[in-house]
Amino acid sequence: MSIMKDQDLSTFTEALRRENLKLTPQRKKIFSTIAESDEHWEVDDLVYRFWESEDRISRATIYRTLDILVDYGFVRKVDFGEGRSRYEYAADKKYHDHMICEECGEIFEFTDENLRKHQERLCEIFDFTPSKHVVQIYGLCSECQAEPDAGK
Amino acid sequence: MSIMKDQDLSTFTEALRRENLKLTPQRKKIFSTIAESDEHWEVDDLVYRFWESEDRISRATIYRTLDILVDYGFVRKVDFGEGRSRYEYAADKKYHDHMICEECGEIFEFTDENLRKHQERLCEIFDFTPSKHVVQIYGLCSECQAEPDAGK
DNA sequence: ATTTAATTGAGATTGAATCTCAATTAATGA
DNA sequence: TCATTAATTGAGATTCAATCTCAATTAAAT
Repeated sequence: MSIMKDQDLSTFTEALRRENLKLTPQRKKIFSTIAESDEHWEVDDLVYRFWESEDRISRATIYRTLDILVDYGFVRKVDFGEGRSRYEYAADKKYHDHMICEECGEIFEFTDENLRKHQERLCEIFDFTPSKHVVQIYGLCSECQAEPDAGK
Repeated sequence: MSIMKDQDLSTFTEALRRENLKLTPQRKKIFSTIAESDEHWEVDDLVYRFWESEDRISRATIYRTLDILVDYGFVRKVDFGEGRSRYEYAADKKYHDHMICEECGEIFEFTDENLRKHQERLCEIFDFTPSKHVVQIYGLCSECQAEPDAGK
């Protein structure tokens, strides 16, 4: 677990060096915070966490660092149509898709090999080279169906 | 074709009446423009089209009318991660998914029944009641693969 | 220790989308 | 046809996420 993170951090460090980018305290802190974070956090989650700690990090730097991490594949940017982006730590996770409950906001992850293969096949048919797939199912989760109208 | 549109417009009119909303010239114009529009337009496409014509329609009104049309199911709102929404006329279209070329921006539509059924099955397994599915494949279209680096 | 190019942060800026509110107007019924 | 009323419009202000600017700072390499 902690070994895992150290490995990841050194992978990050190497990646930075490879591109002539510097390993700053801010980048280090952002990286390690992300590696410990829960799923699907947004930028403000980071901002406020740093705000509480002794040394704060500006939004600009956070955004810039996230861009790098997304480029390097450490982090995945996800968009659930909320008008802002969410992110997830990608390094220790297989690819997955999302079900989003429109009532409680809960996000469920699922993986389905057939779904994946279907998409690959479609890409072949269309002669399309995929770089990224998005599969999202919006609706009501099991709990919220049962409830008698929590929202409205 | 023109008959089709008249039907749609009267469906719209009825829907408005049902909710005590008024059929204004603006709404009528927005509706008919949309019914003739190409795929996947954005708000500014409408704004500029109206701007050129004698009677312009404010952004606020356009946004408000689009909300109504989306609610009523005449229009579908789609998000391709560009930082703004696109829309498509839904009335005369079966559901479909999208492939988005990251090079030329072209959007391809496809439908795959198996893909759809797979998702339904997953929803059953998770006891999830879906209201909306999003399947998007980002990548390079056939043409852009062939080209020797048009973008960068 | 010096040099240099990358980085940071504060604040300004952009751009989409929403909100406010006074003036206008569609729809209803007399 | 006209008056009444509640819905609608538009101009501009506002919000909010995200990006940009630029002077001051700092990591890294010699």
